[in-house]
Amino acid sequence: MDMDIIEAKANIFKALGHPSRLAIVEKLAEGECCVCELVELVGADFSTVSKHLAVLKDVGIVDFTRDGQKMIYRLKVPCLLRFIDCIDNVINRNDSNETRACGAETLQTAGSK
Amino acid sequence: MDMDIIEAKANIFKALGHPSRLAIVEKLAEGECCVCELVELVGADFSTVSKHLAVLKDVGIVDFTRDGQKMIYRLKVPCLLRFIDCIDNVINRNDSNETRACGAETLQTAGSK
DNA sequence: TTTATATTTGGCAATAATACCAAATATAAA
DNA sequence: TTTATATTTGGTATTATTGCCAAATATAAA
Repeated sequence: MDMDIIEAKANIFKALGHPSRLAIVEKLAEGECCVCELVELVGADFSTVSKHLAVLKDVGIVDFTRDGQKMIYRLKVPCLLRFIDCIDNVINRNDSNETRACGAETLQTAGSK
Repeated sequence: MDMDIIEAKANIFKALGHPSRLAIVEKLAEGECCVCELVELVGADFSTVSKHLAVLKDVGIVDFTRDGQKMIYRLKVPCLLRFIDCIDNVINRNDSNETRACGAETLQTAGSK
């Protein structure tokens, strides 16, 4: 078991494992936007949001370009949306129908690794 | 934006955001096993592994049953494997071909929510 | 230039996560 | 029973994360 790879993967999950960052990712899933909009969205300090974005950037799931004074952030990894949908399912049935909601039919199209 | 739901989702990601826990999840993806096997796998103290398992249990992605003295843990959410595959892709191309590896063709089979 | 806007960085206090040890619990074997 | 095995819980020190403020930077507007 390659611990370097496991660690890199875990870092990506960790990046998504914060409410503000997840909210940001879900917002960016609807389209790119500037930091100022994300500040409004999560209701935290500008600097806080900026640091959250740096975390997401570090693990490679968002990216940005400058547009004048604004930094435009965008989602770099659309497949994350699938994750989030699946996680939704986990939440919506956390004690019954364990393996149903996003199981077999999703799995069979996997095929990597 | 419902912060309760966002928070619940983030907790699931957070649970996966630790190397030992992710290794455990990947191992369980291959089949159920007892805590003792997982202890060997991650090379940490029994109590540490037990607590990691509690975290995974809390967010609802693993479950267990007792078999004699042993506790048999198993993955409750197979769709996580998809996530992990996608994350693999993120890692393997973290600076080129941004939206390719697990993009459109994966997305189009989504359909939940 | 000077000033304003948008954003990032550095610093730091508060909080949370991690990992170990020791002790508790629960089952099985002797 | 007593003892051994498998596991969880409680306690705690160490380390990491978070979020704010203040200061720095970078672009645009006046």
